[in-house]
Amino acid sequence: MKELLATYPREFYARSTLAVASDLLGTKLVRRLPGDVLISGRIVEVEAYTKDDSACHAFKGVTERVKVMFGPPGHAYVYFIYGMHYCVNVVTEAEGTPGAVLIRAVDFEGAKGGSGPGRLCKTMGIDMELHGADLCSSKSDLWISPAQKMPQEEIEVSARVGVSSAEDKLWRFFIKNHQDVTTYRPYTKKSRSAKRLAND
DNA sequence: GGGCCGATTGTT
DNA sequence: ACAATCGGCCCG
Repeated sequence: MKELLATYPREFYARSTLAVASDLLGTKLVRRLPGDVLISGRIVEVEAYTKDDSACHAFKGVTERVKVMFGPPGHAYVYFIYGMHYCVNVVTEAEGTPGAVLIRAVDFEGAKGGSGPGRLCKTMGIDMELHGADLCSSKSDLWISPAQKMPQEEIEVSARVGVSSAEDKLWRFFIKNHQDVTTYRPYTKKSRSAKRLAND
């Protein structure tokens, strides 16, 4: 599987986040596990996050957590969420400009475990050790193997999942009718506020 | 230092 | 509908 070892040059990531996001559909996220074992999944759902985007972690500026988003493109931005899950992003835009594409679902050739940003990280063994990993380096244990661009008619867009701001931005891209694309589950912060109100 | 809450998920 | 579970961030 020599093809799996190919990567995109850094210029691929040094573009507008929206362009990178839709171009990532159909490509393969590849992880090297201890013992030189490779696990890969075809990316079928992504979301774009940019500066000037109130839903972006980097919206309020540089912090320790998000500083890799301000660094050179083509690196991994991994974060820990809800006290139990990791999510992986690809850093985009020129160095100095924050931007990232969240990988929300991959297809393990029909096998389970790739649907949802937290689940795919668990399946692929992605955690904070890969935070900042250079996806363009052959020494990396995480990278993206190129694929032909998806035909436009196979791509669908929507509002992003689980974000309570900037819902007007249709920055979620996914492959139409794909089984591993996440299904929307309304309920997140409403429940907590509702519960608080009820307890008053 | 304290409290709130999140780019989630599995179970009831 | 809700619990599990914890780090980041705000404190006007």
